[in-house]
This record gives sequence, C-alpha cells and structure tokens, in this order.
Amino acid sequence: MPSARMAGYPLAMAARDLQERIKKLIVDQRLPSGAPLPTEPELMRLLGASRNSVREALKALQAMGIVEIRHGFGTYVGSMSFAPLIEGLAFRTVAGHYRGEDSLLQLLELREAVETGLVSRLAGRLPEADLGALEALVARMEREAAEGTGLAESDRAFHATLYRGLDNVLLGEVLEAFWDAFHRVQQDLVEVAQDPRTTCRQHREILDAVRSGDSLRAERAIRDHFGHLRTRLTPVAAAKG
Amino acid sequence: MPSARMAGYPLAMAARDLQERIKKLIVDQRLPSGAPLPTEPELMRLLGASRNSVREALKALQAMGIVEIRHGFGTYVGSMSFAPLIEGLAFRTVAGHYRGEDSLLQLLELREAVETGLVSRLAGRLPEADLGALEALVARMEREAAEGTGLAESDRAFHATLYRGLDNVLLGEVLEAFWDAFHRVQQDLVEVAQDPRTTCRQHREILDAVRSGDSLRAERAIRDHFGHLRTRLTPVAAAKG
DNA sequence: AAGAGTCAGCTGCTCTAACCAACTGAGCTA
DNA sequence: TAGCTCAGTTGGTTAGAGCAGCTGACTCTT
Repeated sequence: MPSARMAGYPLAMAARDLQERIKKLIVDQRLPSGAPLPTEPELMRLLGASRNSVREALKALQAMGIVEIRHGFGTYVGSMSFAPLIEGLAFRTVAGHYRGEDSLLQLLELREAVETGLVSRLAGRLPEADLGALEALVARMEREAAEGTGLAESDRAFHATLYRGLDNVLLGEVLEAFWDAFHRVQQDLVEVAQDPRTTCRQHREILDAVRSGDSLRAERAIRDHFGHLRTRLTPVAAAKG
Repeated sequence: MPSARMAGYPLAMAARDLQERIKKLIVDQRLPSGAPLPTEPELMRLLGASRNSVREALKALQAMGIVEIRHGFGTYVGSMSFAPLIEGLAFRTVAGHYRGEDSLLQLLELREAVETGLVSRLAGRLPEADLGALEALVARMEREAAEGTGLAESDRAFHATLYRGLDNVLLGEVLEAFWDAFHRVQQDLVEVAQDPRTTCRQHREILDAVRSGDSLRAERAIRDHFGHLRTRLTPVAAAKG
C-alpha cells in the first residue's frame, strides 16, 4: 500500500502541484535569495509526498533558477538569475543550427534590434563615472588586442556597463543573458577569426558616439558593430548548416 | 550493491551529466521539435543510469522547455518555446513584489525600453497586410471596450502583430514572453481599473503613427501607452508592498 | 593549552523494485 | 459495422536502502 495520503489532494498530478506549492512556500514566507529551504525529509512531511516526487519538483525548480541545491549542505532559494534562459536559448540555437536554420544569426539580430534601440536613448545621458569605466574597458581591449589574448570578457563588460546607465537591473540582466548565450553558441559552433583591432575601433566609436550625445551616431556605431559580426558569421554558418 | 556502473564515467555527478547527454542526443540526431525520445527504460540502458536519475534529468529538461512529457504516451522533443522564461520571470517578479521591491514596475520598464526602441524602426516600414491586421485588432478592442469584456487578448495580439514586421521570430517570441509574464503577474497582484477606451485610443495612435512613418511620433505613442500603464501601477504596487 | 586529525551526523544523491494511472490499439461483442 | 473491453505500453508515485559531500564537535598529539 502506497501511503496514507493527505486528505483533500487529488491522487495524481502531484509533481506539477508540488512545484507550485514549493513556490508558494517561498512567496508566502517572503524568503529572500539565499534563504534556506526545508530539507528533503521535511518537505516530504510538509507536502505529503514521497522523496522522489519532492526531488523531481526541486530539480525542475532548480532548472528554472528558483531554487539552488548544494550537495551535503542544503537547498536554498535561488538567485533568480537568467542562467536558465541562457541555457535554454543556447540549446535552442545550437539545435536549430544543426538542423540548418540560421538560429545563430537570429540570436545576433535579436541583440542588435534591442541594443540599437537602447543606445540612442543613452547618448549624452551617461554619467561621467560610467564613461570612465567604458574608457578603461576600451583601453583594456586595446591592450588585449596587442597581446593577442582574447577580449571576450572585456566585450561583455563593455556592453554590460553601457546599459547600466538605463538604471534597470532586469534589463541589464536580460541583455547579459543574450550576450552569454550568443557567446557560448558562437564558441561551440564556429571559429570566428575576427580582427581584434577592428573590434576595438568599433567599441571606441560607440563610446565616443555616446559621449558626444549624438543619438543617430550612437545607433549607427552599434549597427556597424553588429553588422561586422554578422558578416563574419553568415558564411561560416551557411557552410556548417 | 547498487549497480554495475558503466566504465568510464565518474561515480558522482550523474544528474548534471545526464541532462547534457540527453541534450547531446537530441542535437546529434538532429531531432526536430515533436520528435519522440527513447522511453524511460530505453534511456536507462542508453545512459546507464537508474530510472530515478533519468526522470530527474527529464524533469529538469522539461522545465527548460527542451523536452515535453506526455503521461502514458511518451517523451518528445519540446517546442523550445519561452514558456520557462515566462514562468521564471513571473515568479521572480511576484517574489520580488512581496518582498517590497518594485519588480512589477521594472518588468514594465523592460518592455517599454525594448518596445520604444523597436517601434521607431517599424514606422513606415510595415507591409499593408500587417497594418490591416492591426486595424482589425484595434476595431476589435473598441468593440470589446464597448461591451465591457476584457481586451487583454486583443492587446497581446496587437503587440505581437506589430513586431512581426521586424521579421525575427526569436525577437517576437521574447516580446510575447515579456507580455505574458507581465500580464500574469499583473492579474495576480493588482486589480487594474483601466479605462478600456483610453487603451483603445492609445493603440489607435500607435497604429496611426506607425502608418504615417513618423518614427518620433511612433516612439512617443508607445511611451504614452506604457506611461499610462505605469501610473496605474505605481500606487497600487506601493500600497501592497 | 593550542593545533591537527578523526568521526559522527547532518545534508543531498543514486539505486532497486514494486505498483498506480493515462493512453493506445487489437480484439471481442452486439 | 459500431461500440466496448481489455491487455500492453508509457509515464507517475511510492518505499527503503545505501552512497557521497559537508560541518562541527571530539580526541589525540604536540
């Protein structure tokens, strides 16, 4: 005989329900990121389900970034980052690519569409501190370009810093997620042979344009940057498709 | 004694690995959305893991939209939609809201930031077919406003149709995901008492602006629309926080 | 007394084995 | 032939046992 099931709950549909009830637990108790959740045995009692069902629910929540599981330590409320979005977006793009779709190009265009729209609003409105940080990043990129080391991390930081000026954490995270997904897939799928010096020049132009306050020039700078990436991408993607 | 583990794999880390290997299976075999995956017993043999571990991996993949599980039927490659993104975004917003953050406002601003940037590029470039569809949608909204029925679905369709003109499926899906997340959270958290006639007027203005080809006017129309939503939102959100 | 090693106990992780529940399709019944 | 029933397949759930990582208190050494 299975178990003395708690009255009031239907016999099936445990799994989907469990997830909801765990989420409700977090919301109802106002648990902040990093707060400890009940242990697996406790959740079993609390939710009236078996260990397996509880674990499956937790695994799903973990995949959504809602919960963080640390072996031998405990389960915690997750950081609610967009790591799952990156994961999903990257997989979707890779799978599409191998099926002959231009999914990588679409991902790049998504970034371009969003960033061109945002950068024009930034032109002339960035605080001096941010401009300085961007300046330092471009300088770092130029140093890295001369040394021949990769400048991916600097590129990521540049874009992140740029849109920090919009003063919306959520937006910043989403853009970073797009960058991460694109970067990961690009590394997995194609060998990009970009000239680092060109990349530096383009970033400096973006910075100068934003500093000058010329919206149209800023937009054009971003579009040039992405356009360059796109031309580097298309033939390789087509050849691999 | 547990099991004769397959040689070549470390003793631990099965779970994270299993997900990767199932994803690899999909990619390597070029499985399109909807294609059937091996059954659970087959996956057990194939991956050399127990039923539980296989199921936990599948649950995680399901949460990411990579896999679709149908009880009594089979497991299939998922539609790779952004349903998980909606889930995660909605939960993040709800949780933040109950902790006193203005997360709902941030979500709205995210939509505003992206859409204002995009709509200016659309102005004057929308094919007549899309303009006609938008016209029909606004007409439907006006009818719904008069009848007093909800016009949420029309609003969703309007925004979706609008950005279809950008010719990027991915972008369209992301925007729809943002809309869905916002709509769901809004319904859960606050009672909005919007005047449907105002909403209609604003959508008609957006349409007219886009048709006229005046980028600035289109941008202003979108900003007005979101600004109106924002003013309806702020006091309630603050009161509930 | 202070430091380092050990071990008991928590935690989550994996496995096995059995049974429940949803769906399909072949075969029986009317 | 039309409809029903039932067996077989698939995923869903439970149970109990043992494995693996982390912590902190205890003990042994210095």
